[in-house]
Amino acid sequence: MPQIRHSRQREAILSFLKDRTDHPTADVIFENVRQDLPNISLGTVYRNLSLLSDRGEILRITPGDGKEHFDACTAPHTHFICRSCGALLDLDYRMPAGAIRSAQSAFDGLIERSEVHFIGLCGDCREKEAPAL
Amino acid sequence: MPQIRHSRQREAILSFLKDRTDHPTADVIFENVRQDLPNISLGTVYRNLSLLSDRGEILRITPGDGKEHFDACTAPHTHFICRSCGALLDLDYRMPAGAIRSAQSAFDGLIERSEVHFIGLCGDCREKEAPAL
DNA sequence: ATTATTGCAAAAGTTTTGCATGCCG
DNA sequence: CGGCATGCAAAACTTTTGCAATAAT
Repeated sequence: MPQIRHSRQREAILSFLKDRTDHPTADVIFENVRQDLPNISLGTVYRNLSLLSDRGEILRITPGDGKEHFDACTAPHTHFICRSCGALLDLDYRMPAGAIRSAQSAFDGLIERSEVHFIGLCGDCREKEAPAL
Repeated sequence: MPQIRHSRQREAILSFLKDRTDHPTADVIFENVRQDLPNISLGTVYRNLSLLSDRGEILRITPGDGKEHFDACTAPHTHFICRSCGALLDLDYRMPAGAIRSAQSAFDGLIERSEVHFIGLCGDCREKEAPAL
């Protein structure tokens, strides 16, 4: 693993991500960070997001919309995906240790972690679909 | 929703998928089905996989390797992703109803379903990494 | 006959990469 | 200085789409 040097670009990316809870994509991050660092390139954003997630400083989320999303909150939690508007929300649900143990017991590999996605309708879309509820 | 007609291509795709448990990608499916139907095109494979998953006949899996995988087994189960070799395996773990209820109770949206991924080392890679175990 | 489905190829969209330059330590 | 990081642009890859032709009901 190569040595890590400080860079204004990486710092800006990480700090932008830490201010948000909506798990932006690389190109949303690019458009925003660009306002402080007009010369930053999309390639740099991608390289830094990979580097940060390889080092465990951020999380890479794959909600299945064809784009990767990023999350600066690395504490264990769960993501909710709205099937109507695509919103990506945090839920503080954590998979119980017993569940992992029970899955592990019937499996010869090694389960190191789990990722849970809940899918459904976010609060807003739920109201739109069933206003009477 | 338009009417559905029979097609040899769709039948071949679905039947190929039903014979496998390794959740192939569109292009693996293409290369295999091609041996029976040499003129089938990749676009047709994609169109049919979308159609079948929209109708709930197959599952679309997004393990985070940049490709979509497909699974003809639609019964509730869980997927395991090997972080070393990328293998995608079935686990028969099912999220307990109580877990979903508890996540739902603290959330104003509507949770309709969940997707659980376990991540770690498959049996083979586990041995390679820790042969003494 | 009607229209869903196909094959082909082009296009779209996201992510990666090569290379010369710049910047950090 | 040494070598990590950047900007730029091209390339790689997966997936989608337009269109005329084909095939199912």
